[in-house]
Amino acid sequence: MRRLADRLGIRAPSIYKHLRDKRALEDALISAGFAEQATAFERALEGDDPLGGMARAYRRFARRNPHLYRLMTDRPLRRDRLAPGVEERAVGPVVTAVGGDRDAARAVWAFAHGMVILELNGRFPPRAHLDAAWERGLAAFRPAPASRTRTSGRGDSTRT
Amino acid sequence: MRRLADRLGIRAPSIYKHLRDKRALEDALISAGFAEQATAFERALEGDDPLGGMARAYRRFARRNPHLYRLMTDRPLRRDRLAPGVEERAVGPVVTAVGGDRDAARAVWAFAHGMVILELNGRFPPRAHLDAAWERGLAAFRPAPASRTRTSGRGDSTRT
DNA sequence: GTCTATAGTGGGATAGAC
DNA sequence: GTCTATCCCACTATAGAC
Repeated sequence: MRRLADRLGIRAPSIYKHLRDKRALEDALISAGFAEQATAFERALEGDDPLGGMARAYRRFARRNPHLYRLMTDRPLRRDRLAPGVEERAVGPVVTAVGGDRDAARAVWAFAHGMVILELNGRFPPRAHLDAAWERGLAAFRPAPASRTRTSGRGDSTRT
Repeated sequence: MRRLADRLGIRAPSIYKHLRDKRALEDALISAGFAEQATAFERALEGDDPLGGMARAYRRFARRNPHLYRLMTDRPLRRDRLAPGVEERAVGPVVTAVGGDRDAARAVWAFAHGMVILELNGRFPPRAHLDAAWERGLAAFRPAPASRTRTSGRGDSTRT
C-alpha cells in the first residue's frame, strides 16, 4: 500500500479514504485480469488451433502480470466480489476448445497453471525446454482431429 | 522459528545454536520430502498402472504435508544444498512411467502440480469433481498400451 | 481528501550473561 | 546450550488535525 501510494504521489493512509481495505483493491484487479483473459481466449477461439492459442495467451498473460497472476490463483476466489460474469467469460472458451467436457477443461487448466506457476517460481531446471513440455501437454489434451464434431459450449458453464 | 521453539520446549534464540539460519532448516526438510516421494514413487513403479499410482502418492503427500509441499515448489530449488541425489531419485521413476521422454515427464509434473496446488489453494469451484479431472489428465498422459515397449529409464536423468 | 503520527502484528536474527 | 533482552524489518490500518 505504501508503494502504491508512492506511485500515486500521496501518502499511504490517504488510500483508505478511497478504498475500504486492501482486499477491495485486489478484487478490482482480479476482475480486470479475468476480463483481459476472457477477450484473449475469445480471440483464440476464432483461430485455427484454439487450444494452442489459449495456452500461448495464458502464458503470456502470466509472464506479463506475474503478481496479478498469483493474486488470481494463490487463494480461494471470492466470486461474490468479482465483476459479474467475468470468470465465466474466461472459462467458457476453454471448455469449448477442449470439446465441452468440464473435467477435461479442469485438467487442461491444471496443466497450464502448473507450467506457468513453476516457470514463474523458477522451479524448472535450467536446461528444461519449456516449449517442448507445453507442446507435449497440449498434444495430450487436444481433442482428436478424427472426430470433426463442432462442439459448441454448453449453457452450463464450468467455473474456472 | 518462535513456534518451532515452542514445540521444542526451548526459546527461539536457542535454535540458532544448532542451525545457521532458517534456510538450513528448510533445506533439510525439503531433502526429507524428496526422499519420501522417491520411495513412494519407486513402490508405485512396481504395481500395475505406475503413473496412476504415482499420481495418487503425489497428491497424498501434498495433502498430508501442505506446508512442506509449498516449500518444495514455491521457489527455485537450491540443488546444491539438498541431500545428494535425492531429487533424482524422485524424478527417475516418473520419467520411466511416462515412457522415457523428459518433456512428457515435465508436462505430467506440471499437470500434477497444478491439480495439487489449486486444490491446496482452494481455487477449484466447490462443485468440481477432482477425481474425474485427475483421471482425465492421466488418461491423456498414460503411454499408449498399444506399444508394449518396456522402456527403461535412461541414464540421463531429467531433473524434476 | 490530504496530511502527521502512531498503533499493532509478526517476522528473523543477535548480544551477552549464565 | 540455554536464557533474557533487544534490534531490526515490513506490513496494514486508524486517529485526528487541517
